[in-house]
Amino acid sequence: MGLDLKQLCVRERTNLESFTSKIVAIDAYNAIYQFLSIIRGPDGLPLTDYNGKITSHLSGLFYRNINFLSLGIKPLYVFDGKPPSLKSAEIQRRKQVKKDATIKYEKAISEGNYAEAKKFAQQTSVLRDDMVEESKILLQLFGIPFIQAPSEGEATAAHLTNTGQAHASASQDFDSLLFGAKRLVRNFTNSGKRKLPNRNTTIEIEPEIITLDKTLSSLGITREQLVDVGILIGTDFNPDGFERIGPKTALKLIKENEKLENILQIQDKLNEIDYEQIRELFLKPSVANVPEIKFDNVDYGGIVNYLTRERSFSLDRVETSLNRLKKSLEKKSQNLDQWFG
DNA sequence: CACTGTCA
DNA sequence: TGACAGTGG
Repeated sequence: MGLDLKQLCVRERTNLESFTSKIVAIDAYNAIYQFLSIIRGPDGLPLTDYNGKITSHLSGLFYRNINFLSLGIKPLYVFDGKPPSLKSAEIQRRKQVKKDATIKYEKAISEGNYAEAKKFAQQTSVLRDDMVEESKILLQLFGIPFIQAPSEGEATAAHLTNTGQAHASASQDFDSLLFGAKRLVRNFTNSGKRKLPNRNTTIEIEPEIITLDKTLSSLGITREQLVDVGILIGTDFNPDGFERIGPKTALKLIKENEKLENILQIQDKLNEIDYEQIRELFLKPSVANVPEIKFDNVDYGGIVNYLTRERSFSLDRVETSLNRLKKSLEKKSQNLDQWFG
């Protein structure tokens, strides 16, 4: 799933601190889905409130945004709108993966295989509309702005990096680059060790930045050609890609032939997909026009109220974290007062 | 994922 | 102090 551009990109290590005072357009669905699938108890089930409603997404957003704001990072969440119709095959495929995972989960449970059960439980995650609404409530209480994209969120996030309204776009998906994001940040989190699924080892996860211009000049191709490379590898709009063509071959073919139409050996397959429309989706996507981006004050009381009274969060934990944020923000305004006061 | 408590 | 296991909801 997703577009496998990892080995073709110029990826540079970075850290959260280098985004202080910068607006970063965050692929909201990407972030929330990650929380939903990863923040789970030992049994593999997501966290829930007294009503049995899932709260994993709220836990993730709560702590991560506290970190962002504490560091002076300005997150702007971009939510997906209606997916392009060309995406329906991919959406259908993902649904099927979830169905299969549900069966495998139940099998693992009945066999008493905990680790397997957890793995498959994660794959069953579904991001529902009410979770999106709840996430927006929490963002609003944090004073963090969010926008609704007309179609793909990544497209609008990429657009904002070009209008100068955002410094970078944050997502795990490389599609952002095809949409023209000037800078893409992956692993936009605190660095730390993560356990690999299955294996008994841990790896260090660190934020990384991919600059589109650097990547294009290192590959020696244009953005239009990168889109063609993407189509050869397989995008959400042609998930199967082309047989026996991976990132390396795709790049080679485009460099040798300039564009899809000139690659003789793929013409039969190429005519089975609407490649011109796929190009258009990446190169001229429908995006939101964003007049101004405003950050509000944090509504500390409102956050405590919502998370503890309505969503079963521990008062102690919520207050401890919010006090840490308050301290950081006060320190920041003191620093400003020293300059202007 | 991100936090907390424990133990060397 | 820092690595790791366990917990959060």
